[in-house]
Amino acid sequence: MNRLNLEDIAKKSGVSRSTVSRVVNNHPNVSKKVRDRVLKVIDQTGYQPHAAARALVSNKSMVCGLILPRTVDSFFKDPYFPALIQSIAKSCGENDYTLSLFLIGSEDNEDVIFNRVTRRGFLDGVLVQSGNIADRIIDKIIKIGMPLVVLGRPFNTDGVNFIDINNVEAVESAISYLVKTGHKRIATITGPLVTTVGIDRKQGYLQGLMKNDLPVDNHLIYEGDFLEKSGYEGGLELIKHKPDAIFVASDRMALGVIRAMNERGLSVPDDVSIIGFDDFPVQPPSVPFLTTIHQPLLEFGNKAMEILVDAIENGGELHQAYLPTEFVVRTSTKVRILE
Amino acid sequence: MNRLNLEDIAKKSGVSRSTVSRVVNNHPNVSKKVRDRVLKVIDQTGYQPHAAARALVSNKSMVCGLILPRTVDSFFKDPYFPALIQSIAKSCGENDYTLSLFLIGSEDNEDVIFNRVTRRGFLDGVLVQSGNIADRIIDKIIKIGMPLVVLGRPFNTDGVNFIDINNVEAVESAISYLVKTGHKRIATITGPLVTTVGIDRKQGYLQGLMKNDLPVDNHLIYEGDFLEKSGYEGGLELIKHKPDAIFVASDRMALGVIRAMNERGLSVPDDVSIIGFDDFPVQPPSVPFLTTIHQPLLEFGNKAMEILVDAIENGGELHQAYLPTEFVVRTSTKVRILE
DNA sequence: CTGAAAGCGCTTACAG
DNA sequence: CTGAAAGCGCTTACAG
Repeated sequence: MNRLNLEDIAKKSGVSRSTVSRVVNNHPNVSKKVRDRVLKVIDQTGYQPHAAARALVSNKSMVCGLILPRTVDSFFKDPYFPALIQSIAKSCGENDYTLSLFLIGSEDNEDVIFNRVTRRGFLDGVLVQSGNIADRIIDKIIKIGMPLVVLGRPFNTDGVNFIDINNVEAVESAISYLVKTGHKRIATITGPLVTTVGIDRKQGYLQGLMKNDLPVDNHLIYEGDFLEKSGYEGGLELIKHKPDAIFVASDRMALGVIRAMNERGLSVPDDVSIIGFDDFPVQPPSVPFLTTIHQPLLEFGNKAMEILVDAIENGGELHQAYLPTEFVVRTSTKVRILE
Repeated sequence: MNRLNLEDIAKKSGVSRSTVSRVVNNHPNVSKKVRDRVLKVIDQTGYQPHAAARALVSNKSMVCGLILPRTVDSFFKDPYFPALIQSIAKSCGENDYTLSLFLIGSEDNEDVIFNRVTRRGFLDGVLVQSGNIADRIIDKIIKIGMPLVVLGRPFNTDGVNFIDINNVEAVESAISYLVKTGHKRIATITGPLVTTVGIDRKQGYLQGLMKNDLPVDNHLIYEGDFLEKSGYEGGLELIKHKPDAIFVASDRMALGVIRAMNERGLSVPDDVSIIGFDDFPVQPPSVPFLTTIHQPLLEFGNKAMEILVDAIENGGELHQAYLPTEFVVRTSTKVRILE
């Protein structure tokens, strides 16, 4: 591996270490003549500054962490995570940061990860996926004052940067759409209610019903876990109560619902309309095609990194942002009666 | 954030910096009495060594990189990647390394990533997913002498550590199984033939036919890209030539084949037996359940890190390992005639 | 077993 | 615009 240091480049260029450093860092106070000479040597030798030395003296590692709590089980079953990782990795790179990944597997693991993440001189800041209510890592990171952006609304939002999508509003609109297109008995399969995203989408469902003067019927509410299987099970359960539409809190579960309907000889959308949530381009195409709520993933990653970089570089004021989603009508819903 | 350094701990403990360093690094030459005293101070203050300072002087960052080439498109459509990441992240942590993730999106991007990855003092070693034949990053990393393990056989195996699964052998056995259970016209949907994994699984198919004295018919070979859609398209194409079995180089594509068969009113396995490859627990359950070749993902991650750590810490001799897979018979294949 | 000192490779006031 | 020098926080021979 490359063994040259600043001193070597300085000698080869006939200038001092300081000057080479200025050239490397694009400092303005260097004459064009000297700059060009040094640049040439750097180019010829393939010199690269030593990352650790730089980090030590400048107190910046240019690395940020992405922490995914308690997700080992669902991590590779849920397309959200690869999609999120891709989005964050891209924005990270575009901001000249490198991304380190931390998957929290178990509760014990949380302390190990916390200690690793908060090592001095290691990470400039972290993004933490909002997890379930039992995760304490967010509070601990806030406590030590590390630059942080939470992905998804955390349980305690006091003084913490976060970015989320407009879950409540999006679902409320979807319910209103169902009502407007003639649905009367609207059921839901929620996400896990130990997560804010699960809670918020359910809240949107409830608000949607209330806004449209529909009663809440607990038989029409089933708690799932975002994965296909729980959608399938929820579908089997809910059809006992004859809904004419189901809002399902993830596309993955919506696919499970459709599978359940098929098995029971019910038609989607003729018997039951289905609305999903996510619209990641990962699902195998289902027939019918899912009406769903589109998450703006790239924007999500970009915005998250923007906030984090601001927090790292400028101290940054508090950012709590909600990104808009988009309602996408496909063939898993049907217009029954127009108002 | 925590601002104490070694000197501070030394003062608080009434010893020298050297001694504190020895305690922190578990060096044997410290009396129990002193060690306990220092440990107590460290515990009370929550002192953590500065990662960059340590990396600078010890020339070890305890970070390793995972590079996924040219996969941005398929990255979050192919369950292989999250599964791989999870496996590697786990092994990384168990070896006290932190994982940095690099997704190569485009050809230009490759140079940027290469420069970032090879910065001195940044990564102790890298794992690179074997990509397609156009990727030059593996050769470049070898050239600069950075500790490296390629995940999946690379095109040029000279003097490069890699780990793979026994693709050729596994597929050959699967084909033999099909022959033994009475199949005569065995088709295949391959992976992309610009990748070694695509090539190897096709090679296994060809060897399987030859070993069983079956002719090779090019109409029975379709090149896919591992994703569902290409399986669907390949299925539609292949059934024109009336195969009684199809070996499909990924489960994802196998699902597409089943979708195609269903659409054409053909039964799996009554009309056509299907064998997939991967057996990651990510697929939505399909009916019939896929007969497939199981990849030992956790072992894969463990073995990869074991080789990398050896390369980093001991210079390590050349490791080129093939892990065994497991053939799992489910209901997408049917015994037609026993020999 | 312990400490003083050198040095890892850089950046950044400071002086000119 | 340029250079000499100090210092970031560690580890590790070296001497005792």
